[in-house]
This record gives sequence, structure tokens and C-alpha cells, in this order.
Amino acid sequence: MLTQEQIRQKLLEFECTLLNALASEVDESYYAQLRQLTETVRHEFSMQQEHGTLTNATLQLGARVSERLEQLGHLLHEQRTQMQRIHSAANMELATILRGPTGQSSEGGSCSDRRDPALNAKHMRNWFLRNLGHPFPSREEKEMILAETNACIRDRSMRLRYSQIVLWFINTRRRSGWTSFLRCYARGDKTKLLELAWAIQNEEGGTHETRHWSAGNLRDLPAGSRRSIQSDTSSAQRHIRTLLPNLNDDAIFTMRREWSRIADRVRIGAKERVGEWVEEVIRTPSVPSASSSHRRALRRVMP
DNA sequence: GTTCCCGTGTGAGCTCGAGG
DNA sequence: CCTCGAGCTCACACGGGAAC
Repeated sequence: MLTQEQIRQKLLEFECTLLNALASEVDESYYAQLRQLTETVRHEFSMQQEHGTLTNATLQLGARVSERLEQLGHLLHEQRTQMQRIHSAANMELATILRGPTGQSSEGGSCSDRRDPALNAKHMRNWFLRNLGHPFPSREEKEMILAETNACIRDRSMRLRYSQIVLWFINTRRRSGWTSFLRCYARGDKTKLLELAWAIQNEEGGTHETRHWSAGNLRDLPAGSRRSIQSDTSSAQRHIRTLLPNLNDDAIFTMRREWSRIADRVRIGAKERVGEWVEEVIRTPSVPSASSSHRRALRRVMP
């Protein structure tokens, strides 16, 4: 353990370092060095305090250093805020230049303005994957996702609207294949699909992190459906075979593969897949195509 | 009847690769 | 380099169904 004099000496050195930092520019490496030094001093100080070996004068010195640290903290915060402001202003200016003299503002509703290539879908994807069995956020949840997404966007003009969140979920359900899966394996019954998702999740095991998806919560269902599931206590433990008794091993394998593809498409980004739609149409020629995408695909492949 | 939400159909901007 | 088509994505309009 250090002597009282050694502690005082270290505190004075530390104070000197802090004063230098306050008087000059602090970069990331200097900041890291200061943080390390702070930890060392704090550790030594608390050890001495525990043993009651600190004099009043040393305690006062400690308080003064602590005050300097706080000052430095404010200064760093100010520096960072200023840097962020400069960065944001530079980005906006660059965007204006790149847009060129004919560039239009995002107001006005023309079609050229509707598309936002920088749509930040991270939070929406996360929510979707965590509720893959029932990806229908409530109004409150959509507003929360909206707030989380917009908190990540510093440029106010780029912030999302509530309707964009709604549209994203509609389009993602459709394009990831979730809606087709619902029709195909649950006959449009969302409650059954959630049960199926739970069954797949139970059989697959692991965690959300290893699977990259979760079935979601019963609370997401309408009250009536929730009650009907809860009344059947074994439903969450049901097996895929019980839920889909008509499917053989091959069909169950195909179903599980399609389910993991849905998760992948949501995780990486939903893509239109012309080849697979054509396959689907060829497989079931008697079923009229339900989606515009089918028609678009066919129009492209068979002009 | 009204309101809200969802699904479907479709338009349109953008990117990218192939071909001239 | 330019053009063109395919694919991807966002957005809007509209209709249907459920809840009130």
C-alpha cells in the first residue's frame, strides 16, 4: 500500500495531467490514457479510504481532483457535441451539392421524393425477427420502433413517419414470404401460425442469438385468441407433427426450410425472387396468382 | 356508421449488369 | 460510354374486415 505522501504526490500529478488536458486538445488515445489513470487513482483512493488512512488534507485534494475530472468530462462532452454538429452540417451540405441545382426538397409529395434510400430498418428488422410468429406490432410498439429509429437519425429531414413503419411491416410480411407461409401452412390462421412458430422454436432449441429469430409473445395476439391458446396449456409445447398432421417428413422439412428462409430474408433484407415464384406457379397451375409480384415476375419472364 | 388496420395491386425511382 | 432491361425497394390507392 502507498504511503500518505505517495498518494498526495500521485493526486497532484494526476491533477497536473488533468489541467494540461483542459488547456489543450484531447484526442481519443489521450482520453483512453486518462481513463486508465482515473481507474488506478480511484482504486488506490478507495482502498486507503476503507482503511481510514487518509488525512483531511488528502481527502480535500481528492475532492479537488474529482472536480477537475468533472470539468474535463464537460469539456469532452462539449467537444464531441460540436464535432457532431460540424459532421452533420457537412453531411447536409454534401447531400445538397450531390443533389445538384435541380435537386428538390423532400416536401411536396412528388414521386421522386418518396424513395428514401437511407431508410433505417434496423429496429424494424429486430422487432420483426423477435416476433416472427406474429409480426404485427401494436400502435404503441410501432411508435416505440419509430422513436428508436428516429433517435438514430440526426438529420431531421430524414426522420421516418408512422405510416412508413406501417408500410414497412406490411411489405416485409409479404416479401419475406411470411404471408404466403401463413396461407400455406396455417390456412390464414395467425393463432395457428404462432403456435407453429413456437413448435419450430422448441424443436430447434438454442437462443434468439443462435437462431436469429424468436416466435414472439402470446400477448401479441388479440385477447380472444390469446385466451384460447392459454386455455390449452400444452399448446406451447405442441409438436409440429401435432399441428400439421397431414404433412409427411419431406413436407415438414420443406416447411422448416421455408421458415428459416423467411427469417433470413427479414434479417438480410427481403428480396423478390422471380425464380421461386415461377417454380411455385408451375407447381400449382390451378391456383390463381394472388400477388402482384407473381404477375410482375411472369410478365418479366414471359413477355 | 365510423374508424383503424391490414392486404393487395400497382407506380415509380434507383442500382446494376449485359450488350452495342 | 451509353442504353436498356431486370430486379429491388418505397410508397400510394383502395377495398375488406374487425372493433367500437
